[in-house]
Amino acid sequence: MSIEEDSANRRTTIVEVAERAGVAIGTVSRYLNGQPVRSANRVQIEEAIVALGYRRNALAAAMKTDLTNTVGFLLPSMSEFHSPLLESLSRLLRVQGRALLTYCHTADESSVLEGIDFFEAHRVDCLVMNGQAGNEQRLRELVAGGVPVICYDNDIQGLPIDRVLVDNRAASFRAVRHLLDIGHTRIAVLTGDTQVYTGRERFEGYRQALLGAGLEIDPHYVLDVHWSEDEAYSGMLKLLALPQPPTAIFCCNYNMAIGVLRMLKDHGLRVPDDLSLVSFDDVPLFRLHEAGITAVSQPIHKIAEAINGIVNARLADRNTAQAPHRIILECDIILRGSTRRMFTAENLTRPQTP
Amino acid sequence: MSIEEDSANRRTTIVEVAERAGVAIGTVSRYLNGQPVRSANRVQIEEAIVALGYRRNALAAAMKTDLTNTVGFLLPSMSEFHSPLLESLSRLLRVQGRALLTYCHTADESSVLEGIDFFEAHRVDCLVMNGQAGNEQRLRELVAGGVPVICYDNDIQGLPIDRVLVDNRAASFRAVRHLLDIGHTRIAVLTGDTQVYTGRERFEGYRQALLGAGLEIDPHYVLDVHWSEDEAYSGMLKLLALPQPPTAIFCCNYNMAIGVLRMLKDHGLRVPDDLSLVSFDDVPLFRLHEAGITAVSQPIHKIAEAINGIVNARLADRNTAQAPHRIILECDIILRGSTRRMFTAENLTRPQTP
DNA sequence: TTGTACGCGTTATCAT
DNA sequence: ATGATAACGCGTACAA
Repeated sequence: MSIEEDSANRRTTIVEVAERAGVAIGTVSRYLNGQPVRSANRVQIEEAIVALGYRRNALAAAMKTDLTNTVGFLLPSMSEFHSPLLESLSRLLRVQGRALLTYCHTADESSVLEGIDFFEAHRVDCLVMNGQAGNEQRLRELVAGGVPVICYDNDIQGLPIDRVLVDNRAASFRAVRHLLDIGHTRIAVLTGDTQVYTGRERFEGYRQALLGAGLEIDPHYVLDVHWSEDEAYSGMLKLLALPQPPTAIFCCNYNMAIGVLRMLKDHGLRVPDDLSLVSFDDVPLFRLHEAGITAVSQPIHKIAEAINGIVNARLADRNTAQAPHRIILECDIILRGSTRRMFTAENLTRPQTP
Repeated sequence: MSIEEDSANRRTTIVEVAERAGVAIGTVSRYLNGQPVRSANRVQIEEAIVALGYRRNALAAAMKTDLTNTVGFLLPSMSEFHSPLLESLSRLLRVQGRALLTYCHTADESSVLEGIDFFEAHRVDCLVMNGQAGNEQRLRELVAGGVPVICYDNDIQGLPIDRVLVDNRAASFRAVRHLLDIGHTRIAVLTGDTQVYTGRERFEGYRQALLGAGLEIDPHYVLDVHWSEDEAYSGMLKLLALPQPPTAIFCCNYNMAIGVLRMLKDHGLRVPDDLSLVSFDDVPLFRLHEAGITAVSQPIHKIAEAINGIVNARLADRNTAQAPHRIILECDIILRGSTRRMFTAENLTRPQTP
């Protein structure tokens, strides 16, 4: 007659383990948490656990400890940048017994909020996200509520959150300087939204490199194609139709570089013979491209390690406040075959960095 | 003196919302779950919720309902096959308010078990995994315990679980038949482990295509390089050193195709002039390759939809048993430029499929 | 070291 | 439609 009767498939609980082992429930709990237990009891408990097929309920435990061992990961897509990051991070978190709760949001704002709400409801111990502007207030609430937020890739300024970024500006600077070094002066750039951190910084690196070489910024050579492959395709078309087309192009992400590559291929043009190309981000395709694409390689595994380190630090002692972490990683420039030297009178007079 | 005192940062609960709204706790619960509530109460509750910054605790809810709205996703890596699948699946699950708990396991067996244990402890509603043999017993337990298991990509036979697979054999057959159609007879194959489902089926497609064309299987042309890029590289080297080197090669996954491409590039050989190539899996790189790589394209989004469909079906009514689902999807062959026609006397006499 | 009993925040039951 | 109250399974003082 009792309620227990019908639920034949109810999972066995710590109570039943305790009963069968002939010990108190508290003893079982302490055994489960690796605390000392009289060895006679230990064997009883272990026997009971396997006999009953007991599996701990992490939810119930989380209600007590306020720790789900779960980290929220909010991302816009599983791009070739985010995928390896997810893999690295997942593996790293694993050693502390944690796993990722993953949420791919869509373009509209509300889906980001949905994701955050989901994570908060499920009491993730931490939230990891690439910086999406527009949710500052919500994130502030989250942090105030005790959920550490770690953002990577894109900075959101003025927020009390942790950051793991790369030095976008320095990397872009060096990439463009390489083009200058080998004699290019007509260097165009395909940028994404320069209102956001990465877009701004990467363009800034381009700008400073040109300025540093005594060149001016030609507005015709600066195209905002919104990180988009298709827009990069048509943007490149426009660039090449210029009276003075660029001899080299710097793409602020791999997506746009692919657009350029596609456009060139469709029109029978070749890299680097017809155009020199350097791109931010390094993807497998660049390695295998016929010429090899010279690119900025983000230290993805190091980013994951930094994030994991912050997670550990934040969760180690949650009640003592710690100043926001801010980690800036350096990128490598992988030199391959997508740039050609321009032997002009002009460049032969300028000093070159090897 | 009470315990409550110090935890200043305790989250507000449904109880406090009820108090502030001047209604019973049950009423708030019903409001939260979309059940009818007297409209006067509704506004009180809504006011209280925003005033108090209340956030529902999905953990506590899950303890009662036995539903976490969480789906475990266990995978070996974030490869170019798994990444888009994760993205599609994540987006699909989202519309039902579910999210993915993701776990990348490593090579050793135990890490797969760790992942399963984690998922079970966290009471995922479903487990999605690519078929990893060696854990049959554990999976059987899981299913018996009421957790639906859905496996994709690789079949594990003889288990009462759901499956979403592609017709590997048919796809390989058609891919290799294409090579035969354009006149190749010396066709080699780079396979992975032929003990597992995908490896066996893909090889079988190759075999049947050759046999169907009246050709024999030359063991020199069949190399198990364990799905590995590097082993494919050296395997291809061996193949080309044969007295009668193959004129075409079929790679059973994209990884091995990349190894072949790398080897050819390093040795100044070109596709399709020196070797025709067809690969299983379609990755961005193949699209952009100078020649374009002809490939078998798995319907990744459809796979995600099928998985999501099964999740919904299983969770819709959990107590009524349903026979294991088994969904087989067809692949497309994307014809690009990596194969060349062989005009031999022999092939001119055979009928060709266009 | 062990046993007891309470609380975590929610849903479900049952009267009202 | 609402209010009161008993679970859900675990961790943890506290007393022994």
